[in-house]
Amino acid sequence: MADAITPRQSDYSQWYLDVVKHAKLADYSPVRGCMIIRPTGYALWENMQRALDDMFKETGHENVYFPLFIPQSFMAREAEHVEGFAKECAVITHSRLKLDPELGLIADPDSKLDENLVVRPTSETIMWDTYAKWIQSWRDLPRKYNQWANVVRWEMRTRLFLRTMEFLWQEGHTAHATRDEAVEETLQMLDVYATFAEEWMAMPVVRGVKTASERFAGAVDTYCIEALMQDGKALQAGTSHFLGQNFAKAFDCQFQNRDNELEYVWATSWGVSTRLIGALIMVHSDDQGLIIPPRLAPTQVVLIPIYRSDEDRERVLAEAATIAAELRSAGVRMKVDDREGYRPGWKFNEYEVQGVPIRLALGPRDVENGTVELARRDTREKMSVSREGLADEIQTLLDGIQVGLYERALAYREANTRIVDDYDTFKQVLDEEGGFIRMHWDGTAETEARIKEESKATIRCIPVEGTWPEDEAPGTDPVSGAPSARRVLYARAY
RNA sequence: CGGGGUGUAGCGCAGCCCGGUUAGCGCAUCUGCUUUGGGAGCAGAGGGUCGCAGGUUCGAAUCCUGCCACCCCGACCA
Repeated sequence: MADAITPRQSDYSQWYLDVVKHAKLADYSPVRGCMIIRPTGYALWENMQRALDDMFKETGHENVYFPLFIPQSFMAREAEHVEGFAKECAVITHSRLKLDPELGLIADPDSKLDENLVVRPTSETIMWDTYAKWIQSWRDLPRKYNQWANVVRWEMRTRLFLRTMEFLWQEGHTAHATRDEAVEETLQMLDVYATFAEEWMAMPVVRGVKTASERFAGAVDTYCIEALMQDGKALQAGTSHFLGQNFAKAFDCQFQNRDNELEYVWATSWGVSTRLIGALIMVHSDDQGLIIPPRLAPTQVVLIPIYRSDEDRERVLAEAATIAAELRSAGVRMKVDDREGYRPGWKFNEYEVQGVPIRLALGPRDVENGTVELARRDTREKMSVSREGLADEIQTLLDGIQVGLYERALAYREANTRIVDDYDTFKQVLDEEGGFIRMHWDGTAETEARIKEESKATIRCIPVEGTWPEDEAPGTDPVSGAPSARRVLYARAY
């Protein structure tokens, strides 16, 4: 028996790290806080990218690529932006190394840059500097660009996928002629993210807007999708910002409108990152390892041949190839694991840990009977099914698993979302069960800060209209006793 | 940056307190044979600057000094 995965109940964060490690998603790197994404993890990211990229294209966006390096002075242009990011920027000061007889290899003092470069923590500044050149007239608008890139934020404390110093993401940066159009874009992209989370990741999310203190540095409004993890903590899974004219003003990006007036351009930015992989793990997986929703699974079905004699081997592998061809032509991502040197039991375990949704086992007995053994990862049920109509059955089952995972996660979230009306219960719920708490808030940063200080819970968001209509009625903030316009969503978060 | 802890084979650890020949164990790896319907068994093999640098000593993984790295808790975290 190889080393086991720590059960969720005994140590959730160790469980998470064990799943990442055992499922071979990622590894630690020689550099603190950075990670190596392994083939399985990267294939998962590629599937996410593909689905998201299609949705971006469908909503009229084009991909671009801007440089990794940003002139340091750009960071200073937007006051709030620099304040938010200054503490976590990697700065490039030299361009050469030099072998010093005493000190060894050092940055060559003679190669000091005239102006430092910052490794992008996000690209608003460099993009808006360029947009200012591209946009002169209302005819140049809108510009709806996205880029797939890596960014660096010098975090103090990191965790694989959830917070790493370098991570992969996409960042959309759009430019609009009117405020309304930019706000509409912001909300549209929030919607795209929510749809992706729910339909592809099978992860229910709450859409909402951040309070002023949780807002993106430089934004007018930050919208987000918030998901609930199995340990009762919330995770921000994506953000969409309405930037107003802040960056346009900072980079002097004006256009002439139809009335022949000079006006600043309206902006949005929005992003999701490899953090989504962390969310995916924490929402669905169990003590046996990873569970991947079928729509995102790099391998949806794995077939494991079983045989003793060479003669059996030939028959079983021939049948396996036929099944594989059938399933592939039906559009199923299918793999036959015919590796020698690993026993079937070992392979069963391997794919269970790696979260492949459906496992088939095919032995001489099955070939004889025209059957195949089918095991589903989500419920761990095993059954013998007929070869007849297998492709149809598997497609139906994959769809069923996708829906089932969503429903399971939604049921968990609903069971762990509570309406609370007094502060003692609030703290008690957080300590004992966690989860989302819907409670009144007086709208002040003081109360928000006090609650954060005392309970470590933050306002995850003010949910968008219609999320919980009954929460939109006025009431009283139980902490300050002041009037409240509506309930907001609290939780402890990652 | 504050508090605590750990550095010994790819991974996980024992040995250190109380110095003493070729530094052990489990997993993993390699070879052979037997196996193969839920993480195989037996036999054999390979793999080590004991974090780094000094010091004490006839002799240091073990004692002393300094340094470094990593982990956990806190601070921090669009």
